[in-house]
Amino acid sequence: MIIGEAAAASGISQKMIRHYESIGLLHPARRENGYRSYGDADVAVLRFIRHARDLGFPLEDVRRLLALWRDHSRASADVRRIALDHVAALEEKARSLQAMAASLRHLAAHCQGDARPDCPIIDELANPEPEGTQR
Amino acid sequence: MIIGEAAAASGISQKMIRHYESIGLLHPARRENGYRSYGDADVAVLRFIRHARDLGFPLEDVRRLLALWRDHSRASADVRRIALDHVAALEEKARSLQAMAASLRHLAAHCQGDARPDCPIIDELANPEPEGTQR
DNA sequence: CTTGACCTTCCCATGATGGGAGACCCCACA
DNA sequence: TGTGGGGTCTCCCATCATGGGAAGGTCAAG
Repeated sequence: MIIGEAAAASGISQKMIRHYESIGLLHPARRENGYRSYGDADVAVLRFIRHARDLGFPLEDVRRLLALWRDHSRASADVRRIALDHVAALEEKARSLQAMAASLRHLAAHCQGDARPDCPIIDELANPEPEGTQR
Repeated sequence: MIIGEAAAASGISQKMIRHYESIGLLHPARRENGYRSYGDADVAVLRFIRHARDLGFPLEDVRRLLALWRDHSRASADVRRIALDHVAALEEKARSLQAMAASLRHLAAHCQGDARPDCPIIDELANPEPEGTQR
């Protein structure tokens, strides 16, 4: 397979496939003409990467997960720890975004949203109340 | 005020203050010696930026909000629209992160997390079930 | 043998932030 | 008056994941 086919087969762009190679996540063979050559194992790695990325794992985690995947004597505890650490990070981030959304929703609820200039949202940004919703 | 004092007064790093200036969010005066000079109005702008950033607004939104803040004939509807669009973006992002966390938590719940290699998390990454939790 | 579709490498951009180098400035203290 | 330490200036580079685009090589079909 050449890179375009590998991209179609894995759902990863050619750009990113080359990038993943450049950071050492995979090592496709080369043809005589310089083209990269992907086998089924390479595509499996690319798919693995994609699924990990879909779950929000940063590439450094993906690197560790790939190493564990290849290591048949791995301890599932190691995989689990990476996963649960990531879950904690995801949930913290989600909470943070939700808190922002809630604060803003609260402010927007008190904004008339008409042609007049008075607006508690702008007021809060300019001059936040020390009390009220914590951030 | 010189930049260090403005940074302390606004809670924004010197680096970022210079950056915000470079993208046109504020225009501090210059002293004879080339040092930037910040007045109370500048610090108020910096504070405004910080509060907007704390609420997750991207700098492009901050730019618009600043323009509306300065425009005393603004329509509060314009502010509100920016805010609610941002709330929608925040909530969508939060939902996305939570979905990832939930999927991973589900996988981790079925992982022994011991010294043995068997691990549904790795299995799923390598070979995702077409059925099961949607992503 | 040309044309078009593919591949290669290299540079640049995003968004928000920080690190660090090298040069300049200023004030206080000896 | 000199010097040391702390401020500031600009400029370049890095992060993280991704993409755009240019300039040039390769291949297969017409």
